[in-house]
Order: sequence, then structure tokens, then C-alpha cells
Amino acid sequence: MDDTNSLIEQRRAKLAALQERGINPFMNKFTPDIGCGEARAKFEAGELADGATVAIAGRLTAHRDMGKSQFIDLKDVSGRVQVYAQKQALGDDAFEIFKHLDIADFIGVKGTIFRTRTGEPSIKAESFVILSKALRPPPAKWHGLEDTEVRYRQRYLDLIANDDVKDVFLKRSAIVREIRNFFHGRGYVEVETPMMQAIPGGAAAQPFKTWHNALGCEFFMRIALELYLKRLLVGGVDKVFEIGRNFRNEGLSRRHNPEFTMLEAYEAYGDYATMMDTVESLIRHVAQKVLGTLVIEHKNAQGEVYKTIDLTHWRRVSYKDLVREKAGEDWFRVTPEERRRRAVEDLKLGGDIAAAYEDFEVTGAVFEKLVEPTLIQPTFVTHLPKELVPLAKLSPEDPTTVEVFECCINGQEISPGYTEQNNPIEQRERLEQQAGGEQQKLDEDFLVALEHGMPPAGGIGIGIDRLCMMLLGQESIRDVILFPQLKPKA
RNA sequence: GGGUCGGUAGCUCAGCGGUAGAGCAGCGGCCUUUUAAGCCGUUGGUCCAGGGUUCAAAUCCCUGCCGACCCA
Repeated sequence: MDDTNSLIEQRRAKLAALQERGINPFMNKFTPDIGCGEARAKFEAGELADGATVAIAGRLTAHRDMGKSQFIDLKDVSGRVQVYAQKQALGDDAFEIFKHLDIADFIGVKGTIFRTRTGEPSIKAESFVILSKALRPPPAKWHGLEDTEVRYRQRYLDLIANDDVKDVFLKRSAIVREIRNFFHGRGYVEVETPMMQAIPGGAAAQPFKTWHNALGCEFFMRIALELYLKRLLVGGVDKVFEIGRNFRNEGLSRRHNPEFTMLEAYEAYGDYATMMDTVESLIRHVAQKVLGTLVIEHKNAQGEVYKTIDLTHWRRVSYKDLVREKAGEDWFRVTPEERRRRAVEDLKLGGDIAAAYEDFEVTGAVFEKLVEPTLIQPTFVTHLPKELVPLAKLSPEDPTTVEVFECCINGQEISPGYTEQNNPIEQRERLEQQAGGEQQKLDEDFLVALEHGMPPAGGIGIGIDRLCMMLLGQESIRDVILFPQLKPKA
């Protein structure tokens, strides 16, 4: 990145030449009165009259030199518009400078809008100023930028070169906005809770450690939002949500980034069933508002649809029924030894089942490896074994299970939801089991809060990154996170 | 952590033992309604890094770095 090459040297020489002429190629201020794409659209729609004067600004993305006249394209977030510069209109000196503008420079242009012979809405330049001289060449003209490493490390180049990438991130922003709108519309309160925690709770995951100098103690980056939001239920904030970053010190993959964005929402007097309705309504709302459809098509590079997700139908089915579909009707009636034998021999899960796995983990592997990846269409998997979920309440109909769901779409878990545990005594027992005897890992402050009384409540979490993958047709989490984690370059 | 693939000009890539290549971009020239403008000319390289084999290495071998995918 500290490299120099002839293209950079040329641009620096142009910069020096401009400065020698008394031109400042990094102007402090230029105020456009309309966006580039906006001007074009309004002209096409007849809202901007032929010959109207406009001031536009943007990045120069292409130029077509005609000798004594020149066409350039200017681009801003609203889109692209063509600018037409003539030597006789700008004058010899200014036109000479105009001709030597580089692709990627930012300029401001004042002129009149008109239509060229080929029908292109264009701005006939009357004057222009250089707003920011680009000292490096842009990566691509029409191939786009392909190098994944450059795309992720220098995402700004990806956004410049690949319009479809920019579209994904603009839509991600819209998705988050609509999530907020949805919850605000239902009377939820949005809050912010600590990211640095003395005891990282609410999930089973490896945390990142950090250190506070003045307090002289260790902190952990949060792995979940849950325990603080429940404190707020205790505090009387009956409908509460937070959208925030979680940090998990685990492997990176196409579906995992060390920091990822989570939504959690809790509603007093709700339960897992009302929260299923909430998740379904939320995702329908977001898809309809952002994408204008409930039928999501994932397309490959050739534009062919290879996967369709239909958000108009949401299946609700128990964990056990799904396991039976894949592993046999009598799966839960045979002995644990027989289940393990079948999983390893018949279902060929030997590589996924450790010798130390308990019986429920054997079934868990069947679900995770054979069921979950097949759940492309929206499916609420309900009534998970109680061993899997320490923070939920037992199901009265089947006390070996808890009142929870996992909403799976696109072959991955998008959202878990529970009838939240509010019995402080049972909660303590479950957390103690989970902590495995490490007393200092128990969040005593949380347990004290529960002892003060938490209303019965339903809660959900939604992985925003995975939701975006599903809605935006991206198969890698790195393509919905602007700056995904990569190993630092030496 | 293991396996597979990849790293060559600013970008996209070819070359796979015998002088470092193409298209586009850049630079110069012609052209005052073009739009992947066109035509003519032309510059540009630590072939990821280091070691080895060889008369000769971008190319074969080893090690390392970075990335993608698959698996754990």
C-alpha cells in the first residue's frame, strides 16, 4: 500500500501542476443543488426543464475525449449523470484542465441540463471546480473488482467498482431501519447495554478479553445481550429491544465473523408462541418494505435463480418430529446406545459425534447436520430438549423439552426464541450447571435481579447478518459485513 | 487445525523450463453530441517472499505469508 508506480507518479505530477497554476484541488466547499442520478431522473420525468441550471458534484468515473469537446460521467450515491464540456464554453485554459482530469477525481459542475443527440440527459458545463484530486487509480473500469482480499480489506474500492455490492449494503441499512420501525411501532423501547462486561453471560461462547487500566481489572467483550435486557424487564421496561454487536472468540467461516450484529427483544407477558408471531411479522415487514416482496430469489453470478425462499408460509414443527423424519419414527423409543449406533453407522455421522457426547448431543448432531441445512423455507422448530437451552422454561405438555423455538430459514438458524426463565432458583441451578463449578463465572448481580421479580416474558434473538444473507441472497457473511475480520497483513 | 485452489502491469487475466504477454486503464496525437466512443503511436513488471534443483525458473521442489472454498 506504500507502493508507488508510474500511475501514481503521474497523478502527483498533475497535482503539482495544478497547484503551480494557483488551483487548490482540494476545495473546502461546493454545494450541489441536486444529486447526479436525481438530476437525470427528474429530467427524464419532466420535473426538470430542458435548459435548467443545476450544480452537481461527484466522482468522475469515465471520460470520452472528442478533441475540442469531452464527455465525462459523474457519479454520486444517487446515480450517474453525463457532463458535456466544450472548449468554446469553458475557455482554453479551463478546458485544458478539464481534459486532464483523472478518473476518480471529485469535481463540482455548474451548467444546464439538456438531451444529447443520442438521447442521453446531460449537463452542459459552464464552469467546474476540482473538489478532490485522486492520487491513486481506481481498480477497474468495467470488469469490476474481483480480488476478494482487496474487496474486503479496501471495501471502499469494492463499493466504487461494484454497484451490486453497494446495493447490498444500502439494503442492509434499510433492513436495520425497518427492524427499528417495526419495534418502535409496537411500543418497544430501544436501549443500549454494556459491551464490556465483568462476566460475559447469556450464551455459551468464548469471549474476548480486555483490560481497564484505571479500574485495574479484566473485562470481557459481550457474547450476548440477554442478561442486561432481562434486568430491564425487572426494572419495568416491559417491551425492550437492542441491536448491537456481539463478540465471540471462535473460528471464522463463511457463516461466522468474530463480531456480529444481534437483535434481542423481550416482551413481558409474552411467551415463545407470541414471539413466533413477532418474528414472522417482523421478517415479513422487513422483506415487504425493503424488497417489496415476500418471495426471495437467490441468484448466481450468471443471474440464474438457484434458490427461492417463500416468506408467505411459515411451518411450525417440533424438534422431535423433524428428527424422526430424518432418523426414523422410533428414534426416541430405542436405547441411547442404539441411537448412537444408528447415528454413527446408519446416518454416517461418526465424524460429528465425539465419544464424550451425551445422548441429547447425539440427537443434536442429527438435527444440526441432517435437519437444519434442509430447512430452506421458514420453519419454527419448537420444543427443544431442555438440556440444550438453560434460559427457557419447561414445556408443561412435555417436561423433557422447553418452550423455545429456533426459526430456521435458508438452512441456518436465524432466530431463537423462548418463554424466558423467571424463576431465580431454577435459573441459578441451570447457570451453575453451565458454569461447570466455576463460581466466579456466575453473574450474581443478574440472579439478584431475578430474585427481585421478573415478569413472565417471551424473548427472541435475531442474527442480523444471517437475516441479511437470507434476504439479500448472499452466501457469505463477509458479503453483508462492510469490513469483515481478516488477518492483519504483516 | 487438515485438505484443495489461487497470488504475474493500476484492473481482468494468459503464459507453466528457453528474451515478461494480451485487453482495458495510463501517456502523446486526430476528432465539438459520445457513452465499454473510434483511429494512430507509446510507457509501464521485486511474476507474493525466501531457499533449492538446473546451463537456464514466473514455470519444477521445499518453507513461509495472505486469501477463497471444503472439512474439523
